[in-house]
Amino acid sequence: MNSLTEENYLKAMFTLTNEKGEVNVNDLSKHLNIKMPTVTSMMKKLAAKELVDYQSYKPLRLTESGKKEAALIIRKHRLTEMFLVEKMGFGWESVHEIAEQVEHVRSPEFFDKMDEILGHPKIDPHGSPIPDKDGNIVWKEYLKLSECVPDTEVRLSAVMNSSEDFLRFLNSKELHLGLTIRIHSIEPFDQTMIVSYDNKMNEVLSSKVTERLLVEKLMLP
Amino acid sequence: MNSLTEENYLKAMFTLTNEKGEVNVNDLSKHLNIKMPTVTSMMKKLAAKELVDYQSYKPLRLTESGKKEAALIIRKHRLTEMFLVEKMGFGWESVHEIAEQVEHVRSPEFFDKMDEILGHPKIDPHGSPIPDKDGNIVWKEYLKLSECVPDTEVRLSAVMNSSEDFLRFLNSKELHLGLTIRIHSIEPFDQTMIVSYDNKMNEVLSSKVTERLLVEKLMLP
DNA sequence: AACATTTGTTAGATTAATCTAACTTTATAT
DNA sequence: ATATAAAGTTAGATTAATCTAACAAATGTT
Ligand SMILES: [Mn+2]
Ligand SMILES: [Mn+2]
Ligand SMILES: [Mn+2]
Ligand SMILES: [Mn+2]
Repeated sequence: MNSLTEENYLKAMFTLTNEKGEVNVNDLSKHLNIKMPTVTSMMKKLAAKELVDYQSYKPLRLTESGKKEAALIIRKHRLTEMFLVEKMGFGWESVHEIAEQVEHVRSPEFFDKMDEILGHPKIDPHGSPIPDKDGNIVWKEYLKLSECVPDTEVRLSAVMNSSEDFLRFLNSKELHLGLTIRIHSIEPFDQTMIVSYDNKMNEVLSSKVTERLLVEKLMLP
Repeated sequence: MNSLTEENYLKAMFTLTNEKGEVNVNDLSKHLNIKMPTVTSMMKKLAAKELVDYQSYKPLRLTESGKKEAALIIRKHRLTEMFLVEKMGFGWESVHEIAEQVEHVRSPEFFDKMDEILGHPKIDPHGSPIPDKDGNIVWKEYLKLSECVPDTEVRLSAVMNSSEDFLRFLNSKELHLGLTIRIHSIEPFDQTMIVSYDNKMNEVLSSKVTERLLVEKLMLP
């Protein structure tokens, strides 16, 4: 059995690998707020458990078994977030911290029950995919809103960063998942975007924001 | 802030004190499955935090502040058990282990939400009182079924032991909280009781069982 | 009272997870 | 190519939580 600490390392490795192709000791150190020597020694420990491939000075890699462990923790995290939002009435901005703790509960039945009550959801409240019980994830191809061109319509499908501040900002702009966004123009100087959605006409979104919103192109009729 | 480990000691002290009037190092050691020297050193640590009054060779005592901390953890435990049973469909026999873990989640909002969704319940699925947000508990005066006399009726109000095995046994006998039980006779040799309830006529309950069932006398009309 | 048992403490070791300081390797910039 | 900076490792210390062994105090039994 892996400790809570080990679980957090595995999860961080999984996430960082998917964000930037590979993980290094330094990335993990920054992400987890833990000094590099500590990370190195944990990597050796996880290597001994065959959850990580570790070679000095080389990028870190999860083994297949490590990937699966990580995905299953992420499954618990995301099911929890979904349960908190859908069944307990929390806002999407406040569930991450709670899920960060609940994800370590050891009780398959607990998470199976959530899954069942939620009707086996495929995505979490932030649009991220929920791994299945074997740890498999279906990755959807999304675009960043910042990569889209004027005079197109897109559907807001996921957010890239689920920090409380960012999500509160989105709330204040009434930007929520599922929304159809029409792109009017992009300021060449700073990539600020003018968009419309719902009853919001000509809203201005900075690149800080458009780079964190994941969208799908809509077929125009 | 107290660690998960410290929280478990506080909770155990609170429970054992209420069960047998006082707690000793030895009781805690057995209850928590931790050797006595470890308990002694933890008591010194909790004494330094003013959660415990510790004097060598004397019975252990929680300070007021220690009692409150303990009661608040028990509040989280019991709200969790109630939520699992009432809102997630678990049986009362399977919630204790999960609650044992969830009780350590640090998020007042999480437990406030449970409390609200449950409508501010006063008792948990095993009939134990749920402390309020200030850590106050309303103790009800119950009798053990074993203390009752023939030809009376009682209401089953709580169980004294919530081990999975015992609760499964009660399930198999269709003994659940709220039930009205009529006592027919008691075998003088071994205190075995003959009782009726629901559509069960003349069920035999051993003293092992009747000592673990808490009841209220019913006024006969 | 004397002896035995149970309970509790002290001392010292162990393991997990962390740190700092010093050193080494790899990458980057002139 | 050399120097500088960044990334990574090693060694050794620290803290929390646990243990065993040895000893001491309190309790119980003849
Ligand atoms: Mn999250
Ligand atoms: Mn976590
Ligand atoms: Mn319980
Ligand atoms: Mn616990």
